[in-house]
Amino acid sequence: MPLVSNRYDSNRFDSDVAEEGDEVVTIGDVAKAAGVSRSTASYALTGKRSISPAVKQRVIDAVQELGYVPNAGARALSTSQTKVIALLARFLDDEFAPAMLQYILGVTNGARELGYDTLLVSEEDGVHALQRLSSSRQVDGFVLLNVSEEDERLAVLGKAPQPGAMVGLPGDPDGFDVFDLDFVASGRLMVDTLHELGHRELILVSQPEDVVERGGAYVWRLANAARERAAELGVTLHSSFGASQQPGIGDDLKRLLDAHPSATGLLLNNEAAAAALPSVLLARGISVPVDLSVVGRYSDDFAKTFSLPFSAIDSAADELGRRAVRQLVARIEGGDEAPAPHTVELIPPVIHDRGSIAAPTKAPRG
Amino acid sequence: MPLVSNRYDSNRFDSDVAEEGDEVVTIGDVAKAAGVSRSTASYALTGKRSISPAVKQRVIDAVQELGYVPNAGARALSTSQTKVIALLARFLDDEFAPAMLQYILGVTNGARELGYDTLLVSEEDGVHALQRLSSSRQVDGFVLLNVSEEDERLAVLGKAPQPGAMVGLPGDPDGFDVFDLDFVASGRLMVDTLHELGHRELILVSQPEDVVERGGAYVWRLANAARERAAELGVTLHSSFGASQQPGIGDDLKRLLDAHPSATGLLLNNEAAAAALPSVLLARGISVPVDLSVVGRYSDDFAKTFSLPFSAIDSAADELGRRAVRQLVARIEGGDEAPAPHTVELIPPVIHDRGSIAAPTKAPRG
DNA sequence: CTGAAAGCGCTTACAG
DNA sequence: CTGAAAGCGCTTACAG
Repeated sequence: MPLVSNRYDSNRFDSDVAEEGDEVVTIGDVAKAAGVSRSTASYALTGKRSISPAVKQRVIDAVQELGYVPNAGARALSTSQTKVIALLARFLDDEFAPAMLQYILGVTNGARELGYDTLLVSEEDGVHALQRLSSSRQVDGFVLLNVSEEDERLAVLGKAPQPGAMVGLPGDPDGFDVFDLDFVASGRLMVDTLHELGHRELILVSQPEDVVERGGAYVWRLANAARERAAELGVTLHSSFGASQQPGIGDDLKRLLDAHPSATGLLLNNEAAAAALPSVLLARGISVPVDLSVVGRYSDDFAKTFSLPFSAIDSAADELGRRAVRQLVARIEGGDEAPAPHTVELIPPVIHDRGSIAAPTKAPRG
Repeated sequence: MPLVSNRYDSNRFDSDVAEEGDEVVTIGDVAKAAGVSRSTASYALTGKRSISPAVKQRVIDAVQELGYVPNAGARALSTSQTKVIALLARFLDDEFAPAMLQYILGVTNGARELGYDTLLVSEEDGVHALQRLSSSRQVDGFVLLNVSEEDERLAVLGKAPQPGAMVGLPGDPDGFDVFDLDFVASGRLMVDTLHELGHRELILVSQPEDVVERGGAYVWRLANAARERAAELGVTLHSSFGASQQPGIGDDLKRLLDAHPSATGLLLNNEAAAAALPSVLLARGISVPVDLSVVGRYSDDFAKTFSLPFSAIDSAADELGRRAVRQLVARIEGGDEAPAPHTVELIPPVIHDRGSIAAPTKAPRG
């Protein structure tokens, strides 16, 4: 069954007739139809002045009938508010791209719920994009994703008239609203959890070293915290980096498992490692949690999509994106008054149990 | 080392001083600095009228010095062009979300290269979003992703004054610019390729049945084409649907392999199946391509991320997104003249060889 | 080759 | 409670 097609044969000989949907209806038309002035129509719709019920109803009826929707550009020009935020994403070669989608959806959905649309910016040069969008007044604020230790975008953001919120803890968060998973607590939690069950030798697989060098501080924040905690508890921790893709990461895992045959616990701060692990375990004949306990750190959606059978700290991507955008909007709409002090919110880690953690068995695996 | 922080202690007692970056510089300021009228400044910048070199240079210098960037809302209001397109994505439970990211990036990057920004719309009600953005004149055009057989968004798009392009072939593409992988040719190619090598019994695993019922026509387009081709060639084809997530899809694969022990080729039109297959093969002790030839259909990026060792037809997500946006922009900027006839471009399938296809061995597996 | 003015479609002080 | 008018910052016919 054919859908509606947009041919206008009937108009062929009457080029003055506007095409369907092309009649631009303005607030002037609404005012005329309602028999009031444009300002009254405007006030009736924005509610910024009390309007008599009768008049207000006439305006609303006119809007319905004419299908009036305010012109976004005109409104932006006169109010200096675009109701659009920019989402500056970064897709780096050495990171696991699919994980980014959850942050993005958290932001776009969160923004929409608050009446904002989201401009997705994926261009390489984030600094340039920020400058362009800020000075053209194209957006009311910015959400920065994948913020690194010394993120060049922050200096620009600090000078911009629009506020910004970010996901990812920079070296100096002063003056910004920051949201991130508490990676220090996460490292501790991983070690604590396994230690309590009796594990005494663990392997930690982090993201690739390039991620750290590029400023992905969360990698070493988790790793250092895990190492310190392990030292306190007298637990041996083999800390290492792993590739961000197969087959590299698969080889890394095999090598690590072979190198430390007496390790009974595996900690993963590396999505690719989690995705690769099932095959590796199968190949090595290692069963979880009997031979090896595993605890990861990735989003629940990620786990669901790939049905990763490992207990993991939820990276709370959707939640972080949502919180960032909420704070941003609060700041946009609050003007200079509302959320005065900038916040740094580190979400406490929560392990989502998928049955991959248990007390170690005495017999060594392999 | 601390980054630049945005404290303004020096301004504390002088609240009238604008904060850095808050001085709004308009074209009037540029004109004044260059000693010309605002219209001349405008013409010098847009190039829509010839301006004497000397004057033009003065204007350009003034722009540089003052850091002038046109106000997007004002420009949109006077030109009726926003330089923004809307990208209507859809994330359905029964589809493989990570695969969507490639389409999205193809569109945003493609748009940016042409001078457009992209509004990412992920809200459930695509029809409503389309209406809202169209009638508020917030965007110049639409790119629809994940278009289904009878997509309700098309009727709305057909009446909108802005043009639209889509990725995904609808039942009636009349009046729209459509881009998609040629799934019919893909089904044929899969069968042909294996048949030529001597395979006579194949298994096809498609996306879940819900995807088809919801209007994901590409599923049956590929499946039907494969079936017909197989019939022509005298090849046995076991066509089936598979879950879109593990562990369901893993179980499906095991069941199918067990049910058809003499099948020597496996065709996958299901990303989750491809991701799950390595573990299943390992568990069953099946080696590729010795015991089984495998050919899939998914994006190269997807294959790279998960290092899937299977030859596959590239779904060309990035390419499709880019083409859609290019055509859209051509239509936006061409007005009523340029690309008059609407196009339906089906990209011919290309198998990216990863060594998982070979002539079948005589001995049955398992 | 350039300038003064109108207009895009809103909102919002200013008057009544 | 309502209206006439100014203004947001651009672009672009209209005059010269």
